[in-house]
Amino acid sequence: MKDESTNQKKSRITDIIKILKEEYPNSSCSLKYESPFQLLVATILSAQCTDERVNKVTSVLFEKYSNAESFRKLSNEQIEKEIFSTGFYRNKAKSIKNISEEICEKYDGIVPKTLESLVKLRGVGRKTANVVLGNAFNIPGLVVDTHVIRIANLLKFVITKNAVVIERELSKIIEKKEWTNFGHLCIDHGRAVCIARKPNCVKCGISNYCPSKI
DNA sequence: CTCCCGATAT
DNA sequence: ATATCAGGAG
Repeated sequence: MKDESTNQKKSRITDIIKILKEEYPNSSCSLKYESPFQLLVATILSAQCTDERVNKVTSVLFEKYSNAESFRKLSNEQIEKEIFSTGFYRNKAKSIKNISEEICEKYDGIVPKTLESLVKLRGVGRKTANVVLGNAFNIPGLVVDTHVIRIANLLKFVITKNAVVIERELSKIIEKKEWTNFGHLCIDHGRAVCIARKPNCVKCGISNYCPSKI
């Protein structure tokens, strides 16, 4: 596994994706939303928080406030109270308030559909932008979250925690049409088998492709 | 790099 | 007690 070439990486990750697809055939976004804006808010809330908890919060939240216009009218304190249990609630409330204003003023209430525009929104980084592009707009988005960072390193496709570098390196070896699903597969696999605290290599279907196999 | 931060599993 | 959860800004 020394000095693996780009073509060798392409071949290995293609095999890995094929296996993961068989293991997680229904892999998809686990956040609940009914519009690009709702997915944007849910993804901001998902930072360092389980999707399960985010869904509990948003199921109540989106019932009361469904779009950028309605969120814009809320105070930071009102938003904080609603999202408190997701953690980082001050920063998240500030971000939600801000993107609601920006989207109303600059984009007429419509969430922009490019990575560059999304990332310019305060509180929206590449990870969140790629989630929205891939899931709400069906535009390939390579999400590099905590699971992708961990799994890409264990598989030795990269040796860095830098998300921008990982996104760049993975984009070279994964077909564009697979970008969005790759994120979902890593999240499913990361939650069920390649768990952060204790990877379950015995039950791992791609352990034969993993240099870190215990 | 640090800070933001509650909920949960171990 | 501690690590971890679909991160982002300074």
